[in-house]
Amino acid sequence: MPHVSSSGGDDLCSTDEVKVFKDEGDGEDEKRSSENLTEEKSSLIDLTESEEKSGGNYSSNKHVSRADHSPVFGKVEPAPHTSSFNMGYLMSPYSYANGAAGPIQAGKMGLGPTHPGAALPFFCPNGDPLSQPPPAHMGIPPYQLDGKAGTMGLTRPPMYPFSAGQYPYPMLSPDMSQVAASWHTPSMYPLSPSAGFRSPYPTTLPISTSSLPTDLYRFSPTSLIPPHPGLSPHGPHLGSHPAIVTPGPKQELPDLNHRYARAQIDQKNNVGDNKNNQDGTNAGEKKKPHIKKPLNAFMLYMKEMRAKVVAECTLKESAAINQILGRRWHSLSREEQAKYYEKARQERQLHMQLYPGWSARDNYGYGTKKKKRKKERTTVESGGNNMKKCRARYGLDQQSQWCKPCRRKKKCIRYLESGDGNDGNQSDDNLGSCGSVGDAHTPPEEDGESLSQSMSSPGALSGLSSLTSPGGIILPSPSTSVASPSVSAASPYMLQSPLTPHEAFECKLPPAPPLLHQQPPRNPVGTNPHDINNPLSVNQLTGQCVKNEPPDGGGKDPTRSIISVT
DNA sequence: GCGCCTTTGAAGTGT
DNA sequence: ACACTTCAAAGGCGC
Repeated sequence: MPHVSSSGGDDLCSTDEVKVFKDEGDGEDEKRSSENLTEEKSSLIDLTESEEKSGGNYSSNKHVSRADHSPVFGKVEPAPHTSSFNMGYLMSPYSYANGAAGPIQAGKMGLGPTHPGAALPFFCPNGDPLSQPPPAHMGIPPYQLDGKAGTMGLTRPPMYPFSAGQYPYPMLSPDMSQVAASWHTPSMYPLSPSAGFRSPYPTTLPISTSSLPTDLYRFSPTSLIPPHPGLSPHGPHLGSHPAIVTPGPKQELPDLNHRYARAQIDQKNNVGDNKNNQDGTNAGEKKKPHIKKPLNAFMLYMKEMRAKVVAECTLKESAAINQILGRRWHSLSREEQAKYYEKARQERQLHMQLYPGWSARDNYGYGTKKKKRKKERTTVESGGNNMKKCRARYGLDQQSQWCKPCRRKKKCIRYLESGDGNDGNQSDDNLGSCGSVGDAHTPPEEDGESLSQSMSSPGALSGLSSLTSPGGIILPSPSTSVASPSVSAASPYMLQSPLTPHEAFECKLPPAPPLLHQQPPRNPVGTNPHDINNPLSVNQLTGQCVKNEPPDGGGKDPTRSIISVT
């Protein structure tokens, strides 16, 4: 399918970028941008401070890695839609506080020269660093590892080597009306296993318990449910009036319905049809109906935009599409994102009302066993041999491997370190770097998950290496960014792997120049004590063996190979 | 047929 | 309080 932009978003690349710039250029935004740049930097460094500034409105999810998102909204100033913005937490955990992040793009741009090519891959679709700042509203782009990194635009490289160019800012703007309309589409929850009812609710309607008749659950979706008084005109009818919505939303409708349908399917467990249950009456005797989690803002956005993206690119793989959507999500304006947050909030609210006793925990372990390995591994890592003193670990035969103190029959530093319970890998792990470090970084599962972890600690950024795209892009050791906060190092690393020819073709975009690959990033020596490759690392300094082989070497997923940069 | 991949966010568990 | 994990959607892909 040709790269069409029926939506008017048209040029997925350039146009959108321009838009972004425009955004920033807007006086206020711009101001904030520069102001916040600094603020942002420090914010990440000192979250507490930011929180203070923001009124403590950061998400309860304190993942630092995620936290960097919060600022996005944390920055949002109660704008036109103040009313909704003032919903406080309800609005979203990231309650538009005046946090730090925010439009740092301008700032980034300013830094551009300093970091030529810095965030290039992500926000510089055209390879022009200056043209690709993260969206103004974004604040700290996700995975921008740390404040300093922020300036460097150290972003998380997608697994799928899309070039930024592929992630044009679709900008809902032209389509916002559609989007807005789509928000009026019913949100569905499988209220009744049999009916697979998805209860619609108006976006604008403040949901109160009273407003949600319990009977609601029993009726089939669209037809039987009388529109709530507060329902928007299209409310429940959207499904039947696709005309109301433009392509985007239109697509969504089926989508939502699909979800609905799926929900029903999911409820196959629910033995029958009648287990509706939110009260989980006896019908659920055999199995509790599987009540899905309410969709979060991004999920809602994805559902809505997926079709569009799919249409724009010929890509079909959800993983790839999701990457694009992730980018787009960040490119959305604050207001636009806010709308999704609002919608998500309402979803949660409704969900809560529909399933008062439901807890996300209920879904834990639903249908999968995956990730157990992780735990096992973790246990092994934390426990195991690594905890032993050198003597126990290596035995008398391998005294050469003992740490010096051990050799001198003194306190085993490795043992002590591990015993410290320090999170890091500097301890035994580190020491254990021989085995465990590698392991620690290797497991594919760890990539994503421990990503946040690694990112959370500036020094542990090496985890980023796991983010290397399949294309074998070299990721700089995050430590670099840590090391030189203000400058350098990062730029070259912002790698986004260029599109593969195939991918480029898929999205009708030219593959990004592989220039980034040409600058092997170099870590300033000794910047990250956690970095096993760091000659000055604890490992090295303590005479521990260092595992140089790519941490991922043992990884299960070849596509996530980690290339350690030394 | 099932799990992985990939994204963000919410909410859970664990320390 | 913080770190980490799971799940939500989606659909191609590999085993």
